[in-house]
Amino acid sequence: MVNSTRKEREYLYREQRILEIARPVIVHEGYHALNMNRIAEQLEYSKGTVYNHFPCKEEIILALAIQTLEQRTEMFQRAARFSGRSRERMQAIGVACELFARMFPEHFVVEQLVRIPSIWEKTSSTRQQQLYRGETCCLTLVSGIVHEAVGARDMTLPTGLTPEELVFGLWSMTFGAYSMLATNSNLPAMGIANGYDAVRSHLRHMLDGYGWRPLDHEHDYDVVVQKVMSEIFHEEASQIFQPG
Amino acid sequence: MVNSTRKEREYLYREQRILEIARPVIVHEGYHALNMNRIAEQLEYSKGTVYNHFPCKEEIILALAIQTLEQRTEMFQRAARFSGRSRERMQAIGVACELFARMFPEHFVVEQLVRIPSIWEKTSSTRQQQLYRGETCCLTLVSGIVHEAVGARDMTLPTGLTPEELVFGLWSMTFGAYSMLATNSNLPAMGIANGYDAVRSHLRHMLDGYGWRPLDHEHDYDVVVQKVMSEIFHEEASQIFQPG
DNA sequence: TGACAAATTTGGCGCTTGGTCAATAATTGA
DNA sequence: TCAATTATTGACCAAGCGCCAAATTTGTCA
Repeated sequence: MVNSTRKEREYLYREQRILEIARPVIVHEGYHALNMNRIAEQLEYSKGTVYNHFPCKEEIILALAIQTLEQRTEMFQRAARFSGRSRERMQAIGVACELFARMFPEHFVVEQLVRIPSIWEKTSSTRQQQLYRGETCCLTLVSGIVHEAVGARDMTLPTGLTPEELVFGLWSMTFGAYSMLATNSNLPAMGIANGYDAVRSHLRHMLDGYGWRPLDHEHDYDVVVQKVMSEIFHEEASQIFQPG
Repeated sequence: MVNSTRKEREYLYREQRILEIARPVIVHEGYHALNMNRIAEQLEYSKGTVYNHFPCKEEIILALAIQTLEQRTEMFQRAARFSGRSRERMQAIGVACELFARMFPEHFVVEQLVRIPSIWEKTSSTRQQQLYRGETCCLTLVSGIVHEAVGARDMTLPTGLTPEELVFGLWSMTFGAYSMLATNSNLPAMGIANGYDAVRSHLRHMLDGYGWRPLDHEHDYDVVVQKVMSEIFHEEASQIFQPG
């Protein structure tokens, strides 16, 4: 994995720097503020060199989305290592999901951006596949837990619903909620005060609705959350819940 | 409400035409293909005249989002008139929601677009408020049914969760799912074959999870769906389910 | 009706920016 | 040392947003 030649290392380093330069721009100043001249200037190379790394602006945005998605994947993998009954393990994923969303709320803005057809179309199929792989990896990890639950008879899926489709529901809810929290400033005015808490409640009740044992009232999942936070995500949790 | 002078009528008519021209462009060719020169050309007026109607491109996109949101509001209002027990009425909203998503899958693309901060920022606060009003209207309609359910003791909300926050969950799920269905071509490869059916299942189970009586197994909601489709959305349903 | 004022429309222009490419510089290795 | 290869450069082009002074149309009143 170590890239041998100095050239190659320098090249990869510069690629990282481009992304480091682009991220705060797109996060704090938006899509329109991100332009190639500016990146080149901050990079202290010419525009042509930037174009050697990324064939277009859109590709940079996709690369940024892939970067945070990898963080997410890594957090999901750590969460999946939590041992316990199937639903406890699912709870661990829930914790990972919320911590990720709180750590990188901008991820959902970038992801929304990258999905815009006219942006998506301009990106290379190689990088598209990379994003898809990350998504598939997260989804597979979670659907694995669902399979496990079904196998252990902790839950019976309704006929016709696959584990992947169940995960699609959890994914939709979190994606939708965190995207809106990141971009819809009207939520508080509509009486949605604490979106994160609401999502947590919805996930629990949805799993209850599918009859995933032990149900919420049969088990203290707050304890599980605490355990996951201290054992797996101590760093992240303290970063989020003791800001300063 | 009728606009008296011929001038005013012509002006409003032209505004509609601009949107009619813009919609298929943005839906089928995407954001980048939509440009003011082209609109002006198709409109057979000059660019300056288009700018008399809309101060910028982004404003047109927001106007398109508001247009379909109004359709959605109208469908929600019709659904809300369905009479029956609270959960049956909520089911009617679910039908409206799905029919809307199937009729206007592009709406979610436009909405995603409009939420991009660098696009949102360029729009006028007047139109932003208009979108917010539409959203608030839908949300209030639905949360009204939740209030009703709580009042009729069909459901007890967990402490700390408001009816609006419950609706936020339903909204997140549908928004997330329908957005992904419209933009993520990788879903089938991940085993998500029928997203619409999955969403329907998730909503039912989530409401079950919150204990909203009568629960899914206590009542035949398929009959309710059929009734809503034939009594309220006959036109729309036949358009969707008998394509030809 | 015709002259003048107001309102509307026009389209050329400035400017920004994405992306290209021939020229130039740096590196390599024989 | 020097030719070949590779990397970098930045002037340049085209596209498109938005502006605005000029032109045109519409409206008004003597």
